[in-house]
Amino acid sequence: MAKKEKDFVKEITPMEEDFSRWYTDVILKNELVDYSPVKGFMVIRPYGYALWEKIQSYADEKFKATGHKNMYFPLLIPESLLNKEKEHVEGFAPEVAWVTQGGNQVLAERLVIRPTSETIICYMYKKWLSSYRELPYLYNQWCSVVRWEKTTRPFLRTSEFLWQEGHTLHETEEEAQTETLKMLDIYRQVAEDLMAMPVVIGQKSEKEKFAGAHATYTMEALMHDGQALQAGTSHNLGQHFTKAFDIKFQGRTGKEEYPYHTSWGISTRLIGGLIMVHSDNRGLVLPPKMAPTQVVIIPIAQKKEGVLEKANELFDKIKAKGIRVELDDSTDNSPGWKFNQYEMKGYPIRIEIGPRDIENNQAVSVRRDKLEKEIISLDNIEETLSEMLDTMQKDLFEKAKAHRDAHTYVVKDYEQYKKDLPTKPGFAKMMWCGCRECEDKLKEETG
RNA sequence: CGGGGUGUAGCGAAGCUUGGUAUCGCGCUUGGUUCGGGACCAAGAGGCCGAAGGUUCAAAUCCUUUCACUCCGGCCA
Repeated sequence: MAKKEKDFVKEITPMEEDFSRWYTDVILKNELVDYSPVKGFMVIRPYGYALWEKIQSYADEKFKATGHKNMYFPLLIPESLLNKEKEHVEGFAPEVAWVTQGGNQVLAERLVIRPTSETIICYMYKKWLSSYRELPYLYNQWCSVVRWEKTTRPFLRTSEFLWQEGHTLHETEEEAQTETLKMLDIYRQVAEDLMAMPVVIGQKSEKEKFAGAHATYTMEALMHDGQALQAGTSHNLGQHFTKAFDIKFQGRTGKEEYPYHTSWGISTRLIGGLIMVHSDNRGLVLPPKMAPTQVVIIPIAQKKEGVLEKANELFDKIKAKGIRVELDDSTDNSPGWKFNQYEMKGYPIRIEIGPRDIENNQAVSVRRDKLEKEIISLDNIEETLSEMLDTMQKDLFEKAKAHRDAHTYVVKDYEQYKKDLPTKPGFAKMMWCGCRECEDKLKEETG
């Protein structure tokens, strides 16, 4: 069996053998990304970009539904703006890219390519804000940012990445806190509802919080290999930036006040998480809600009379139901080749339809996560498929959740924890007094 | 930024130790037969061996430098 398995998936390194290579193989063979001539910068190819578009449209709809609007701010930020918030510049300065020349002219002031846009957005907010009546400011932008990373991995850590960054201003501290948690919850929905990726929600320690934040909240997902992935963050920035940038408004009492500020972001890293949570040694496994194509129809012996006609009929029926469906009637490759190809690409459901099926008013369906052939009737096939897709979406979430729970441990004894750590990958729940000293000690002693 | 690995046709590899002008599989092109788990036959196209310099009559092979990718660590979305 093991040998047979290997023959089928000869192009993908099994994850048990080398998890990192498996991941790289899956994304390269599926043509999600490719390396560009610039170190650390990746090209996102159509199939990979389609996944990002799914995340974008889902999240964007939620943002709009909660009153946010999109804007666009410039790519370049003057050095002096970056320098205004002390912790912020210390956090980001080591990894920014600089523009020092325009055409043949050396610039009087260096410009940074945005690593994140708090500073330039605050600069503009100062210009615009004057009264409490204008608050809250609820804005978001979809863009890319650049952080000069030393080592990179497609989707997980690249020098340029696509993301959205929301930047809001509020009259009160409570409102800002509510906003921070509200957006974190939308991120949880993106992960859990759309991507079937269970996450743990939490607050970052003082040490790990965003550079310049008052408090940082995060969601983390557990990968197949037992490692956690930071999948999205929401920051309550307090008045750190609004004071540094002197953003003021006239409050209800007539006095000048500084607004409270939040920012929050998710990025193309989520795609890396998606792959590492669901996929297997045959390639991608996509939850139906994420899949650019949900059902692929593969006709068998398609030159035989009636096969293609029936396949097309099915296609129309399924499409009319609102399911994203494809019909592969190409003759270049055998059905067996197609089976493997679409399994690698992670299409949730495959339908086989051949002369024998047509005779019996049936089709063969195979769910990508189960890989078992199942006979389904052609009557109401679109209903059957619709239900299968819903079930699969739920099953994938439950499966990932079971994996997470099986790898979550309660730690009561610190010494025991240190012993267990190398052999028990996953989440560890433990009590912590909250001080920096203990955190440093933990990190030093356990990595 | 530290430590390891790899660069030979679109992809995966052999050749390097012991120098003699590049080989195999997949893919690709053309034609034909096929089609229920990666089909078969025939005929083709495609590479100055990551880059630069050196040694030599002669370099994929030896020497020096450099670049890229990749993995493991420290930091992040």
